[in-house]
Amino acid sequence: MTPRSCSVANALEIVGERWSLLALREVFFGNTRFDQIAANTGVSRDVLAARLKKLVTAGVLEKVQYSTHPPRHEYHLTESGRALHNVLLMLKEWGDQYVTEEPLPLVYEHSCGNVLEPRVVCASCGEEASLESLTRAPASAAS
Amino acid sequence: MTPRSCSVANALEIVGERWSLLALREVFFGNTRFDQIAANTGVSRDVLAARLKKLVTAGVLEKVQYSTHPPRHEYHLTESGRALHNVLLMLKEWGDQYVTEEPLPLVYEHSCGNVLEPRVVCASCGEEASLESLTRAPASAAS
DNA sequence: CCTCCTAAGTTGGCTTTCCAAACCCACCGT
DNA sequence: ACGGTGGGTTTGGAAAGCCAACTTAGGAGG
Repeated sequence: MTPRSCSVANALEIVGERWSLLALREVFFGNTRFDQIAANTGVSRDVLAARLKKLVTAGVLEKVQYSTHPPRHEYHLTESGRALHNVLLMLKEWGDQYVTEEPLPLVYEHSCGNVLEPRVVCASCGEEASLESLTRAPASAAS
Repeated sequence: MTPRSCSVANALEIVGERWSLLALREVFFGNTRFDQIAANTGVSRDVLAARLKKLVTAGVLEKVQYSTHPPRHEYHLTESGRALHNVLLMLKEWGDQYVTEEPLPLVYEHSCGNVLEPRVVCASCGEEASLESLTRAPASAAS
């Protein structure tokens, strides 16, 4: 059988390799330079160079020059890249709840003043999109 | 510098390897047996065996025997595993919007009757948890 | 001028994973 | 006894990953 065609698989083609999401985490934290990303993630420099190149060609990051003479650049998020924040948020939430022991290294505060506890909801009705509340519909098949 | 301690990194230690999330996708789809997962994802059998073993020891999946005499088992989601559904949902959403071309292979219908368009919101106020609405707070620091 | 320093990678050498195909074992139906 | 199925393990070569050292291109200090 041929593997299932699926947006999860497509997404993982781009950001599913080791270090890609951690590099993106650093960019979300404002650490947009090569050495900062390398230091904060622990990725080896050659792999980081390869990952950044891939993320740039995939349109998730873009290289922005911040100094012409010693030519230096930072990596900035594109719209596509910013949209990945939700993925990192849910991954962090899962890690907080089921993996990380004890004191959470980081919490987010939402603009409402509370500590963020993220929930995934249906945009139409606002109710939680729990596993049980969902049914798979065969995309474009008329019933 | 030592790499940042972070729940995203911890989460990726468990589910960040290639094929782990795709294997879990299949289990969410109800394909809980080895050969089904192998066929639908395209992962090689030895890697799948290693990933499943890791997910079981990490408490994301559990082996459930469904036949004693030819001893056969299925892989079932634990609570921790079910909690990963949100991550897959957001990854699928990002893939749908920024990676997959053309007709989406799969859509979910929410119990409210509409096609699911997932949003991440703050549990306290219900407002969207957009990138701009969040500030990092230093975890356990008393203000 | 000579040397050291920083940023952003490259390069070389070694180790680990990955993958495909073959093999294995226990059972089942015929 | 013979082939088929389910759930893996083994094997051997290809690919990717890791680390340390090197490079390039321009400063800064002396």
